[in-house]
Amino acid sequence: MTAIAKPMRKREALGVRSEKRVREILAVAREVFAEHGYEKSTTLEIARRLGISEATVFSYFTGKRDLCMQVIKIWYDEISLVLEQDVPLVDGTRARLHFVVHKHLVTLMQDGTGMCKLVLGEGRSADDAFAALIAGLKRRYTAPLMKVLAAAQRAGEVRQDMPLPLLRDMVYGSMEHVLWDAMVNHNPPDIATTAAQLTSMLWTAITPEDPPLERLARFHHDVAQALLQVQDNPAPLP
Amino acid sequence: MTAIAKPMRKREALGVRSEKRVREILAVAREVFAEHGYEKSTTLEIARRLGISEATVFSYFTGKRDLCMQVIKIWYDEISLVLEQDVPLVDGTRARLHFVVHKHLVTLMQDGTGMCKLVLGEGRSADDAFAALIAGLKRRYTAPLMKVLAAAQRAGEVRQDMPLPLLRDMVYGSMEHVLWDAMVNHNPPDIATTAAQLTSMLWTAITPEDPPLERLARFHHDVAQALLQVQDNPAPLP
Amino acid sequence: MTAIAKPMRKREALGVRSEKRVREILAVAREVFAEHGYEKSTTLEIARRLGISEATVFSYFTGKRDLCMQVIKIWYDEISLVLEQDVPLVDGTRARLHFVVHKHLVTLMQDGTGMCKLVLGEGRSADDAFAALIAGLKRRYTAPLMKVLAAAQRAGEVRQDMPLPLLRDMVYGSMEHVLWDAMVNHNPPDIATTAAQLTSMLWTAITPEDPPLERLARFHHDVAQALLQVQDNPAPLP
Amino acid sequence: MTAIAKPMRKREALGVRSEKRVREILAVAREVFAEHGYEKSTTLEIARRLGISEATVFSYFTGKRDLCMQVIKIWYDEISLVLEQDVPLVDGTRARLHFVVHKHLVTLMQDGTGMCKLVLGEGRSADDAFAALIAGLKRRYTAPLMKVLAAAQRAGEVRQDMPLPLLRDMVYGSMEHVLWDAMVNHNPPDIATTAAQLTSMLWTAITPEDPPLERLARFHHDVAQALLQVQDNPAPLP
DNA sequence: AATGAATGAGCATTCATTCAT
DNA sequence: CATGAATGAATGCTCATTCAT
Repeated sequence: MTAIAKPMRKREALGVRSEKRVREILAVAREVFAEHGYEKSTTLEIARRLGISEATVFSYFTGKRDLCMQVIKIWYDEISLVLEQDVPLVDGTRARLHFVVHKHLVTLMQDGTGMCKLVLGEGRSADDAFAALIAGLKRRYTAPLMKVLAAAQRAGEVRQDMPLPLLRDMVYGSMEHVLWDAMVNHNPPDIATTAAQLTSMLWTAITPEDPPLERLARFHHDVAQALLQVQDNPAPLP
Repeated sequence: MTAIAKPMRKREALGVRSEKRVREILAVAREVFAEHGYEKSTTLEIARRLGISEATVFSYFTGKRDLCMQVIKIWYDEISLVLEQDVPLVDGTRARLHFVVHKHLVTLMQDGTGMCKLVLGEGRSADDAFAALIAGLKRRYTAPLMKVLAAAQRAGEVRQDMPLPLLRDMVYGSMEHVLWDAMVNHNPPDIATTAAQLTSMLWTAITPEDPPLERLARFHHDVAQALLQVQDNPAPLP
Repeated sequence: MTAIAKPMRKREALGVRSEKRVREILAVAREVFAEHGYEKSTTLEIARRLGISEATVFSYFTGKRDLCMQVIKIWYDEISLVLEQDVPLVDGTRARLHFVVHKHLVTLMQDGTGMCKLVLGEGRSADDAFAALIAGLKRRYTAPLMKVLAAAQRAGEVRQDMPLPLLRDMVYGSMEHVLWDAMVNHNPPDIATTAAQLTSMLWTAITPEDPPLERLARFHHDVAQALLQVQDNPAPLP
Repeated sequence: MTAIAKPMRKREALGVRSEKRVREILAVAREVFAEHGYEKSTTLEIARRLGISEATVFSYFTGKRDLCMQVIKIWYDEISLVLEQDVPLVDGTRARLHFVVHKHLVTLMQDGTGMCKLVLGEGRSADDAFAALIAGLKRRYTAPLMKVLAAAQRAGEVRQDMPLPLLRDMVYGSMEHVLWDAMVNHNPPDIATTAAQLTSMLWTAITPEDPPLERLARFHHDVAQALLQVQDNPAPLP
């Protein structure tokens, strides 16, 4: 996927056992990379923890970088999937924003600075390919919220005079800083409170500062629409 | 402050010539570190670009780490100083926020991704001492805005229900993301516009909401929620 | 015992092939260290002589110091073992002393100044751990003779008014000087003769003097002194 | 004296001031070499302690090795001179032996392992020139005792069946071991006692094991000679 | 499928020594 | 006479990666 095809005696047809191996390696690699960061992690340590040889690791992955990329990719895929599934279950734009913010903080905080440090830190890698990959993963991860915001924007519920990416940067940038601060200061904040506060401010920020009149007008419209729907599908009378 | 006293073959009383050398080395080191990040930069490359030997570099600095720290420190000192001097010249809290935002974007953008990448990336270093140093420098750098916000908060001009650090994280986190996006996508935004937009949203976010309006909004939200539920599960009328 | 457990990329379960490699490296390292001494020997030279890379050497030994320690340890173990086995086969205290002296001279002389220089020279290393290790090895090496002397001392066959360590120092110190002289002057003495002569003198030295003779000697000495004084300062006769 | 002439801008005609400088440098160099040994000492440290630049040191000495050689040479010259002057003041072969032994132990012990470690350790240097120089200095240093022993040997007071160098090796070798033990174990022995014990054993060792008759014959001869002298120079009668 | 063994390419750091000024 | 400044040449050590078996 990422690795350039290169003449190696690598996995061709992955058998069942192989897939298990791959997963084992990825699991341990995640641990190691999370503990030390990319540069300071060694393939030796990963192999040792697995009780296998370095060579075996290299027969499943193109190299250290490949391995780390996969680790990050899988992690992002996991949390992206969760978001994709759960966000639609939440109702209302503001509630969805709050859900995403809360979930993000919980997720990045819960593994004890491990993946957080790796993803936040190594996402800033000097390696362009690396950074680009992570950027792609991030795009998927942020997509659920982006869709919500886009829709809300079209509906006028969110300011239309702001580019969507800027909204995203504000949401995720704020959180990244909060997380990094917590990490550096070894002072984890109360997540629920922080999530509520952040959501409150972010919502205010991205919400149109429309004059009372406009707001009331939209309110009127909403209620009217609702009434129409109720009329079209009259509830059965007893 | 930075250099730990250690038996080094170093200049102590810096002559005029020496100071020039120090500046030369720092300048080139800034370039190199900016290009490759700390880990991938080599003392050899720095020396080569200067046309001097590695030994000379080591005679002016304790080591690679020391050199990089100095580079970052000087850069932060420069931009911190500017901010400390200029922010008071601007009138009004909102104007000051805009000034800081604009200045930050301009500064980090202008050096062609260099220091930006280094500072943003290496601030996330696995090395705790490193990270701690940068954290300290960042504190000074963000202090001017923090003072402004703190005063505004006391004056009731800024929301008092939000911790100051959270405000800071939102301001600088948003910008960091904007910058990083621009960097990764090689797609520099229009700075003036972005600054204006960010300031607009941030200001709204950190500013107290007009109480009646806020209450109205909450009412609106509640009704909307209720309507949604009605639509999905039309309740039997009594 | 020697190698400190440390995250090294090392062989753990030594295969047959590996053991051979280890022995090869130790053999060459012995040569190199013997030729140049510890400080001036380089891991590169050792690797080059073996036709392998430095990295390979480092994959079998923790480092230069470890390698050298092993070399010295093995050498001492070899000659200690021989002594431990052979000394009991010799009968009589004097014969045993002679055996040890002779063996020591032969052993240290035969390898063409190599290990002799290394062990004698590097035992004087500035590195305390190094010196301590060698001191320990020396203790084992000198133990067989020490046991013999201790027993003889208890039996009254050897002077009881002298501390055992002093006896040891006299025995081995004498030989060390003899060897070093031979080394520096490139003038190897006849070992058999030297061994006999040394043994003769040492035996006399550590053996109790015949009491009456000793008393006589002291009387002689006193009179001689008195006479000398009389000659220098002829006293007026009463 | 030792250094090969080489095109350098070095001392040509030593002025008075220069000689002082030379002495200062030598004094400090002695300290440094004594503290760390040759290899671990640096020209930088020597210069720093003097408050002068390394370059200045190099303008007075050919190099580090030269400097160290001079230090050792001077040290040996000092103690050699003392011995040359004092030994003749002591009367009797045994007393002289005791004097030399005692003096040697005191001298090497008193400077707190410094020069002792340097001379004993670096005398074993892998550098042949170095070792040869020290061998030469040692020869001068041991000469006084050698003369005494040679004379005693000619007089039959010392065993004539032993080569002189072997006697020397036994005397100085024993002491060297005693000293080195003390050094390594940080356990300085009582010097007076050790000197007495060593002298006792050494004297026994190098003294002919002549039968009582021979000894008595010599005693008779001695007394007769003394009487003759007294008769030739009759003391003035009152 | 797994790995034991080997290594090429670095890399930060040290230090004696030189020389123009 | 002194030295500030510079450096060439090492040096021990690490690690991702390869490949024959």
